[in-house]
Amino acid sequence: MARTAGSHSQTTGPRVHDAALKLFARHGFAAVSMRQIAAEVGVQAGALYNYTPDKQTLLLDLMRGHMDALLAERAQRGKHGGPLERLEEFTRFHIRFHLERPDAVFVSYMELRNLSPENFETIEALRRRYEDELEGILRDGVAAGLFAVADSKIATLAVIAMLTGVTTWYRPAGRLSVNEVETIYWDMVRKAVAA
Amino acid sequence: MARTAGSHSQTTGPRVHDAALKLFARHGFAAVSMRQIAAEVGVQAGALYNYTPDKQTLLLDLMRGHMDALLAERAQRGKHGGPLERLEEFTRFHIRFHLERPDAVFVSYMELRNLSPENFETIEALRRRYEDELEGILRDGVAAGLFAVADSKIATLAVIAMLTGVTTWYRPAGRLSVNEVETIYWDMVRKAVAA
DNA sequence: GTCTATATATGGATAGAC
DNA sequence: GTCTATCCATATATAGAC
Repeated sequence: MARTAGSHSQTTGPRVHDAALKLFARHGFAAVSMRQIAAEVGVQAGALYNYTPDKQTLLLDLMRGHMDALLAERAQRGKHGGPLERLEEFTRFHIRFHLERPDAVFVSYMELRNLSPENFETIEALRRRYEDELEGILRDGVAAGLFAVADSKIATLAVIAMLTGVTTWYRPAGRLSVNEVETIYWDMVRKAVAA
Repeated sequence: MARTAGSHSQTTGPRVHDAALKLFARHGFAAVSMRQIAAEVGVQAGALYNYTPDKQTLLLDLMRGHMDALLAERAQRGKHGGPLERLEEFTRFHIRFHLERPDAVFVSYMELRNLSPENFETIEALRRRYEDELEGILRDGVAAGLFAVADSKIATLAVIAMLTGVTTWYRPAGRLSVNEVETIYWDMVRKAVAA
């Protein structure tokens, strides 16, 4: 059975990424030293530079990996059904995807200002592509008379902000399953954009 | 005319706070040095320690100042009207208050993990007091049959996340006035919790 | 109250041995 | 590929002169 790189790979490269993601999420990019990352991996600091040219590139790789995974999963999903069905699917997907990788979400939203200007633009472009899919759903729904929003771009950002906020309070050990949380948020999203 | 401390005070103490708030918002607490703050104020680094015992306390003071101002303004507002009127007033207040102080909002939401555990609890307690007011409005509305939310606590956090998200995209030079933005968000909030 | 100077620690990154 | 050792820059915070 072939082994692909992933969270539990035993090779050093992915372990560097995993350790950096965990520590950046907990303490912030600027507050984490390369020595701390190395200690988490179980190597000395110098060894990290076999896997990244510098700390900035390590951050970029983490954020780009997250955005690539997000867009790749969206691309696999069918675009079947009317606006209402597509909006529900998007809502449930967004919550589930984000709750499954809290560290990557945290880093991707909090560390944008620690990207170099060039790297920032790279990530922003990916984020806009994701937002554009939701905006397209809302526009289609408005055109079909199913939805009513004053401004599709603002509604897009409002919905995404509401949904992403789930990551600030959800704990797997809590009283609600992910599916129950999805249903609660879907009820609010559905009504918020309803005609 | 008496002069009170504020954003444009000419005394060093408030200028240290203003400079720190601006730089922490732009670059992050951990990425900003005391020397940078001092340069922004126009003094040498050592002089800052006449106004704060250390960098951590400076962060706490900024965040506590923001939360105190938020709660003080809420306390001044009348609690008149039914749940629908109170929800609209809360929604419009939240957007306006947050858009008026983008740096303080940014720091207060992004730098929680850079607070010491003890200071974190101080700020969290203030934040919960603010959330509790909105939750009370939603509960009252549900009891009156005006609102329908599956879980008042989750609805509270969802609404606040949606509203606070406005700070990530709003620019004063843009096409919409604050009042127009308030109206757009109020339309979505009203529908999201409607019975 | 602000300055200069400094104690002390830690940061990112690199060189060269193994 | 990882180690040890180190370069060099910068960090927080303090001491004492003015």
